Amino acid sequence: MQGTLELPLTPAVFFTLFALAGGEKHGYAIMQETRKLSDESFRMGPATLYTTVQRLLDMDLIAEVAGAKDTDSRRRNYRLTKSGRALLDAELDRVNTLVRKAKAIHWKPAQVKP
Amino acid sequence: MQGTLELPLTPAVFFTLFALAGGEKHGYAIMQETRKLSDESFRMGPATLYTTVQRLLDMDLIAEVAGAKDTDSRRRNYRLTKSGRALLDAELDRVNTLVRKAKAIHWKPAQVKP
DNA sequence: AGACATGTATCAGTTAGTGATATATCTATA
DNA sequence: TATAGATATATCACTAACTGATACATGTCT
Repeated sequence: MQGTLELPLTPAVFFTLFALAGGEKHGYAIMQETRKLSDESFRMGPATLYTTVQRLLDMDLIAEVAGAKDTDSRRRNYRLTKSGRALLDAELDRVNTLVRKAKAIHWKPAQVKP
Repeated sequence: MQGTLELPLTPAVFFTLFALAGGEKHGYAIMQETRKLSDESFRMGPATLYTTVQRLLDMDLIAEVAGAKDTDSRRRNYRLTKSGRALLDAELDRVNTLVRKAKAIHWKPAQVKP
């Protein structure tokens, strides 16, 4: 293990953890799930994905699933660790709080001119 | 004007727009409001703040308030533009959707081991 | 006047993400 | 069984954005 992550999480880290929250996946499936979760708006290329995965492994936020009896020998499957799950929860909490604060703002349309 | 921003917004951009949603502010006040809005967890230094402000000005997402009759002559006051407001709304929508999706996930605690 | 907070500005350095490309393996089908 | 195309992982050189540090001017308080 090395280093820790602070909130807010970067999009690549957030979506990687988020994708794995639904169950263990291999790298390529994380990419696809991320696209789907973001309604096609956030697309991770291989470079971002695999460097992010490596970083999350180093920090014990995700772990490789050992006995992954898969048809495709290339696949390396990953899952959230307990601390990865906790970090994702914290981030979701954080943004949820922000959304609630935003809804509470008394917008001042008069001030917004052009 | 030059360039546009895509979602997700970076934290610095998001909080700057968010801080101004509550009413026009000068740079230093944006810093303070950002700390408050993030419950002290996100702190922008001057370098991040002023480069972000300059970038948002260039993109017409915020604008300087001209006749800002202020006691402190150093202060430059900023407000959201219409497109800045629209961008903030879009980002809030985006994260709100993610939070809702997260709540809908069927967590699988058995899979989360160490 | 002096001390300290407020406010703006900029530099050099770091980190994370990106586009492009490479390469291997699997699947379908002709 | 060849071969086309999708799947899957990996890495390089480059860029954008953020950061810590520092500088310096202006304001307020006593």
